[in-house]
Amino acid sequence: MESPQRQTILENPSLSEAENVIKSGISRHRTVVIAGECTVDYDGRASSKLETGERLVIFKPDGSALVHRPKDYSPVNWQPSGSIFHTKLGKDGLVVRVFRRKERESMVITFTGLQLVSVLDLVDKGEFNLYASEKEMQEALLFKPDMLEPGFRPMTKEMAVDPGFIDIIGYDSEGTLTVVEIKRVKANKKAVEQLKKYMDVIDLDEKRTVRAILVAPEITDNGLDLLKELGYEFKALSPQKCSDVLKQKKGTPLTAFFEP
Amino acid sequence: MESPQRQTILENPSLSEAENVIKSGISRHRTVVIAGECTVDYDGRASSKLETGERLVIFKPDGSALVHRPKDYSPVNWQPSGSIFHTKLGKDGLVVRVFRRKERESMVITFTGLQLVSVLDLVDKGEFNLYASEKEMQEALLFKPDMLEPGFRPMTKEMAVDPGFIDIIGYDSEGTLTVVEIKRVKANKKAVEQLKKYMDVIDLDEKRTVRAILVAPEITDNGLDLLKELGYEFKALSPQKCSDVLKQKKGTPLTAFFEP
DNA sequence: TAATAAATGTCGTTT
DNA sequence: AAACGACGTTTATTA
Repeated sequence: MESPQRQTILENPSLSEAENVIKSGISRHRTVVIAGECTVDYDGRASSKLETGERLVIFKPDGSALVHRPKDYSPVNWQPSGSIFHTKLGKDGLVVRVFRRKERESMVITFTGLQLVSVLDLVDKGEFNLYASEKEMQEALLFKPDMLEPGFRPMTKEMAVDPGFIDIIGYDSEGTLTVVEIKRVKANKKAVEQLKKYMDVIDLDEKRTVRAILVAPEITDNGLDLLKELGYEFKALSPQKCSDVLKQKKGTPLTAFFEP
Repeated sequence: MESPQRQTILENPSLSEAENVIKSGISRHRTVVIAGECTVDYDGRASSKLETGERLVIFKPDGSALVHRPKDYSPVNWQPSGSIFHTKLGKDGLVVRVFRRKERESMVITFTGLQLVSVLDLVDKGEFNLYASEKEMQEALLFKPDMLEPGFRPMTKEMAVDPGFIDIIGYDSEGTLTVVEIKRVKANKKAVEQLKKYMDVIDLDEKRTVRAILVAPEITDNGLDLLKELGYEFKALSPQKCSDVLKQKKGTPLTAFFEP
């Protein structure tokens, strides 16, 4: 005997067949995946019209909705989570209206033909971890400040100043106040400008020499030009290296040595 | 007799059954939609690990790939178009590797169970149009300059200056040079700073009074503070209003009056 | 290829 | 709720 079906799958269903399956799938908080011919009208922050064609449409249990054409990474139309779905068979087709009351935003999908309607019960408790983010680079630098330069002593992380947050403030081996800005990708002029904004505040507050160091795996030519013009410094550091350092930090706990 | 099947749909297939269907679907440039239990490993600009769980996976004919959890608008993992797919049944499961050689970026999906495998031939020639974009606001202001203020005369659009492009430059009713920056959403401090960058260039070039006007549906308090500090001005204008003005412009052509 | 700005950006965090 | 910055931002456009 087969295991109980956890999904409903309709191939080439009629619009009226599909109506109840979609309605019930949405009300039971399932993931509904539809392939079919449709038009899409969006109205909200902007408005858009998508003429008829075959697309893949996804309704998720959290109230998010996606319309994907057979090309591109990004959906052509969508609504974020927290949306409400209304499904109704009308004379022009099977209409699913996805809307958010507060944002006064709506997306209306009108299906005129269906290749596939599937209702899935996806159970997903898996943990997701992203490594080598800017936050990780910061952690790594705080853990091993010598990576910036020998003798560097971090004082604060994420210091709030008017324009935003300074990633790290510390003192170099000479005792000079040092402002550190971290970028996980190639730094450009904008990154240098951001650092300058922080320096402008620091220079106002403190009547002394302050060093500014931009930490990133690379820097663009324009960025480097501005950096030199301002008398700032650049320190090459890859997120990969930082990730490795953190592995070392978190690395093999002592208990591991006592495992059989 | 039924119309020829344009899709292949497998319910609860074995990994080996799925292997050939997925391989053939990808090679024939179809849209492949899979629901199943999997892990995902990404490595590239950053790296990530997604532990086992049930997800919806999409491979598109243009080489884009998406992994969607049963929640959120955005995919948990993805690869943009132009990626290459390699499918192989291994001892740990059915492995699909999606990679981009140039960017040295790869996403590896390992399926350990399958609820649905579908290969779809989506034909989508439908036109997509988005209204109320920033470009439309610019067009509308050029068509009806009085919307900015009575007597405003636009001179150039999209004037290239060092930092980028000034949306509109013109003269007000007094003949004073006026720089206009347009935002389709609530303008913030950043928008004012962008306008300032343009003004810095203009002020260097021209030894005369220049007005700076930020056009947006709204402006944040911080944005307004900086705006006033710099002596700039704010003009409230919604993208929706601009869209309406353009409708009027393109509106009923004269020939319509001669239709039977 | 690099740089620059827009986006229905989204997402998280803090005020 | 509003503001602000980061993002594997993506995407389009232009030098």
